[in-house]
Amino acid sequence: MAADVALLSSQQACDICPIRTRAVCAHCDGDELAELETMKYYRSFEAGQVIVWAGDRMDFVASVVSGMAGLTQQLEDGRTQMVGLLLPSDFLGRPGRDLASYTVTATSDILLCCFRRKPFEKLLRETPHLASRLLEMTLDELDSARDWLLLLGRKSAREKIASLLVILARREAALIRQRPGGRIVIELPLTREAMADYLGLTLETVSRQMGALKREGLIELEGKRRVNIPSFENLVVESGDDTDGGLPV
Amino acid sequence: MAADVALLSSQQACDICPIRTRAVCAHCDGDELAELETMKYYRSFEAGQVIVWAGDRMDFVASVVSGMAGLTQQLEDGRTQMVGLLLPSDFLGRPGRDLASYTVTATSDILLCCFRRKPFEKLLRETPHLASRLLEMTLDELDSARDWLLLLGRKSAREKIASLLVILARREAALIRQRPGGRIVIELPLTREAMADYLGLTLETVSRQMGALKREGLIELEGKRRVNIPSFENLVVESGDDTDGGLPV
DNA sequence: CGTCGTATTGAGAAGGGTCAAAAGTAGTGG
DNA sequence: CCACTACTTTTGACCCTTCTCAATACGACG
Repeated sequence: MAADVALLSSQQACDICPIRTRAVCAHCDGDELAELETMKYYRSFEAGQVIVWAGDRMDFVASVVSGMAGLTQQLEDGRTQMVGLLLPSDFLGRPGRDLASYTVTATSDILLCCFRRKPFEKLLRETPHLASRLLEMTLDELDSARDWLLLLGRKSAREKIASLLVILARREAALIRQRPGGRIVIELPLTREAMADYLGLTLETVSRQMGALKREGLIELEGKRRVNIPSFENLVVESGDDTDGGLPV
Repeated sequence: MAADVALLSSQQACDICPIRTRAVCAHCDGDELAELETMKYYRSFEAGQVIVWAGDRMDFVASVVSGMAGLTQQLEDGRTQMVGLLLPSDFLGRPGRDLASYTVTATSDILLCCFRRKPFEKLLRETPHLASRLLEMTLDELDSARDWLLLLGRKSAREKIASLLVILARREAALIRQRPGGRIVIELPLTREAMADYLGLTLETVSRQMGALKREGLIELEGKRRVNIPSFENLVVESGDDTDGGLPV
């Protein structure tokens, strides 16, 4: 990761960027990219670090280049709900808004491609490529959030855990550009507590359900953070969803 | 309502439209409105009617002119979660998508201002006013969905009910263009079952909690569908949120 | 007045939460 | 290299909120 930062922390050409084809800049042409470069800088955070606090002034927006972060919301008494998971190519920040709505925390080491907000907003107004891609991504995020509503509102603890693993497995498979199926190994860059916050459970329940899935052979744990899924299909059944390829994240 | 339809079902001028300043067309100029008119038609539905089924082909998008509708998602075994509530000025449908992702049901009599999808998409590509307004609305919806995640994941049944009433009261107050506060009367165009589906509860639990709030004097029911809120502030306390003006819908 | 859909109420069960303790794990410094 | 500390995870016992199943009441409408 330190190497990545060194590699990318200067004004780095976009053509070797791993998220070039999926991020907010995906549809930009050469001139537009050049324009973006003038407002661009990289920042990295270590796992556990807070990237932005809810309510703080935010004068950048960003694309996640690598790693993972969580958007988090809280009730006054401290109850916490994660309301979004940012994975590589996902967009962070809201154009046109001064103050951050959510606390953003790195759940793994993470590298961000940041754009100064004001110039980015200007470019957004002037270049349909950028605006249409952002609209598309926002609509996708809205769909994901709605899928998550179904999970939080109606799924059992076991189904919630299975669903999370299925989603991460799908993302993992998508990176290698293949259909998820059969045996898959995924990295789980989340503590039990973070999983609980995402799933609307307590960390004890998460731990118990992970234990249950493990005892029943649906998953195997290598260490605490590496999960081996012997049969992806069986896990999908446990998640309660239909067996097709829905649930974008 | 029948009168509204008669009034508006022909190609009606936009300048008397009640949602003109807040809908997707809010920022459009005269030419753009004229263009929109060529692809526009009105449709009305009665309470309870399904407007679109999930998976159906959908060749229009629409603005809600009056009334209310719910977006609904289901698990295979029939468990149902409402994932969005469409109120006047809200946008229905996803440009660029052929098939509906959610089932849309009218929860009250409703009037839609529909646009044929293909021409609308073309106009969207060509007119930044329209695209930027849609982006803005989509970002707002995403924020609402995320607030709802917090509600579903972390709030108690009582807090959920109170939150729903608070949200409807805020919308009601916004229509009259005043700060919500003190005594408010709201129309509840939702059955107990619809409320349950929205809040991730069973209808029995909804009924019991409504009863509890009533016994404690936090709400008064006139009939089943009209709710009188003696003290808006007290209800906000019950909702678990901070006392300021958050929670957009 | 009967019927159908909606809402309320009750009793009992259960899933998940709470509180508490033990067991891993990972750094840190002697 | 090992002991010490701090954190994360697991496990256990108990309890409470909400769900489930069932009966009853209400209200609109023919």
